[in-house]
Amino acid sequence: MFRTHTCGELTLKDIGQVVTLSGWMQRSRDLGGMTFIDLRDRYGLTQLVFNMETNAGLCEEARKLGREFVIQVTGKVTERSNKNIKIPTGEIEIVVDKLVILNKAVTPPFTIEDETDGGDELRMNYRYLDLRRKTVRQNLELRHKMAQETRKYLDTLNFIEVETPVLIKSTPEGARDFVVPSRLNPGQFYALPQSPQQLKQLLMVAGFDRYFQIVKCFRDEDLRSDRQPEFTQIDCEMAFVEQEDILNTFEGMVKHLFKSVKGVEFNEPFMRMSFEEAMNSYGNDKPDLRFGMKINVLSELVKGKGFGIFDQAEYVGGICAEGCGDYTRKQLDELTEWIKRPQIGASGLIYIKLNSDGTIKSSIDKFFTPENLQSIADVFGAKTGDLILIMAGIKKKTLPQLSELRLEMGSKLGLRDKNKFVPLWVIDFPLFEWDEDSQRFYAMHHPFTSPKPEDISFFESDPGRVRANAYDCVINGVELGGGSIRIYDQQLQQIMFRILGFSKEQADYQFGFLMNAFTYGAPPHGGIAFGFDRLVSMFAGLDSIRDVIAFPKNNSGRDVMMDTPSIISNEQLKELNIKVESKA
RNA sequence: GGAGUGGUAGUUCAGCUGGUUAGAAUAUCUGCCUGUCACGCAGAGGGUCGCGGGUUCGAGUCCCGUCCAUUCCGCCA
Repeated sequence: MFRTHTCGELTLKDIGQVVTLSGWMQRSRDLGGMTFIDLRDRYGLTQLVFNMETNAGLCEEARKLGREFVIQVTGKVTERSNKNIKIPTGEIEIVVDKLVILNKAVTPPFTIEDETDGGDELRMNYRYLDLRRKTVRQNLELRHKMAQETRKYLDTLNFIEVETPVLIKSTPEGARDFVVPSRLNPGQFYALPQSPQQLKQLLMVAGFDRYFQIVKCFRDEDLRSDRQPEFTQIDCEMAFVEQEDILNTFEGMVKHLFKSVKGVEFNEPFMRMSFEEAMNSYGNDKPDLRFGMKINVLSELVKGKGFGIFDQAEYVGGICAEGCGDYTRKQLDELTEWIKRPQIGASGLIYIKLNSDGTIKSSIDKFFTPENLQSIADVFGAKTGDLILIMAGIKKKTLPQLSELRLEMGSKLGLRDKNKFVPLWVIDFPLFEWDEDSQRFYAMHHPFTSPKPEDISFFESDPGRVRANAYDCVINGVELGGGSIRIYDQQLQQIMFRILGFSKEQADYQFGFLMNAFTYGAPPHGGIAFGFDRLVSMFAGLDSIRDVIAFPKNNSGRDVMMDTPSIISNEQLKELNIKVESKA
């Protein structure tokens, strides 16, 4: 038997027991006459003690152990004379009388401690060592717990978890597909699912009523700290439901996760906001509502005062940063530089300071009287000591820029507390999105999303005005999930395809199996999918989803540990009927 | 595809306007040390300064190119 206990469970109550432990040698402290060793496993640390007086031979052996040696020890649980209250097992130690080296280890390239000296790149290269660290391990434990609680909640509500295939059909809309060549079908390819969208809809046709799956999805797009080429979704679909049913069911799921995993309770229903309001008041379809600082339109109010930038702008809007009225010229210049960076691309920033002496100072004093400025301040309900920041330009560009500025000010003012959670449903998304480059409409969500019945009359005349039965779950400015009520009427689906520019042949080729299935009795249905990695990283208080994935890809989509993607042999290529042209 | 930041000892970093033999901490190794828990003390070894080119009497430092990492924009129905 390799062990009778783990390194995390022995305490004062076990004193006197003879136990066997196995684990990794985290650290040794050699005091000459005696040697202490911290033994680590998944469950914790237990101190081993060796004494020259009582067992010189064994103590000498213990001194020779290197970091990360795998050892097995047997000895008696003893109360420490000097206790360490910092760790749960800190009141006891094992007086070892038998030591076995199960495996040696070369010195690891970084320290395997809570506070490691290793950089990200190195840690990813040796992720199996990084995973030995408590902080990383705890992230995966959290992930496991959240997956369990998700299954528990959905199972209680009669959801059935069904596995859908990973080798499926490529679809041109949406993200780029990862593609897999078929040896048995030369020249033909599978695609990895961007989501099991069509498959879960087929399960509704099949009568499965309530489906979910914690499932890997794949998108061949550029990475971000919150985007990996393969990621995990909590994918869900329900039949005989309307939007309200979905929102309630999954608000329940989110609440259950917060309560069971984090002990956070939401007593109020989640806030709801239309896409339009989100865009107008926050410049963003995923507003961070941990703080206010709403965007207000000033377009009409500021025109005709002789200030060209305002007079010529399609849109003028601003935010009010409470208590920032004492910002110095330097701070304002820095903010201006910040919004001028190419990532944001604004052309300028106008300020109005409400000084503590009751005066108003602005960068547009030349054109605006104090009364004019006060009337702007009134729009925001601004008070003495506040700072109003204004931007002008094309509405489509200025609003997102104001959104960035708002988030930056929120961060500067410490209004984005990681331990505060403000959930929100964003609803009434547009059905279509106009793409300038290709001069056509795209489905904002996907082509199976149903329109609001009252907007169907605009379908032909003004597609951009049609709203969808689509919704996003947003917490703290992070889009955690989204979904829609689907089209189950064949004729409506055909119209949809037509507006999206699909010929009948194209639609048949890509979605024929689904359309065909719908002719055999498709129930009204809809669903939602949550980004599981994002959910876990939010619960963990982390910004990057990489930290909650066991073996993540790097910024270029590479697994640096395995060193892949990599070339394959000519034999493999030949078998797959693939020719690779060198890029030279 | 574009923009920013970084690449110096095993590791994390410092290295100023270009100028002695490129430093610190930590890790590693050796010695000492009986209550440590980031043990302590003394010592040692350890560097193609990412790579290639250029400017210069002289380049870790400046310039150009390139590779890698990372953040953001585009992209992500």
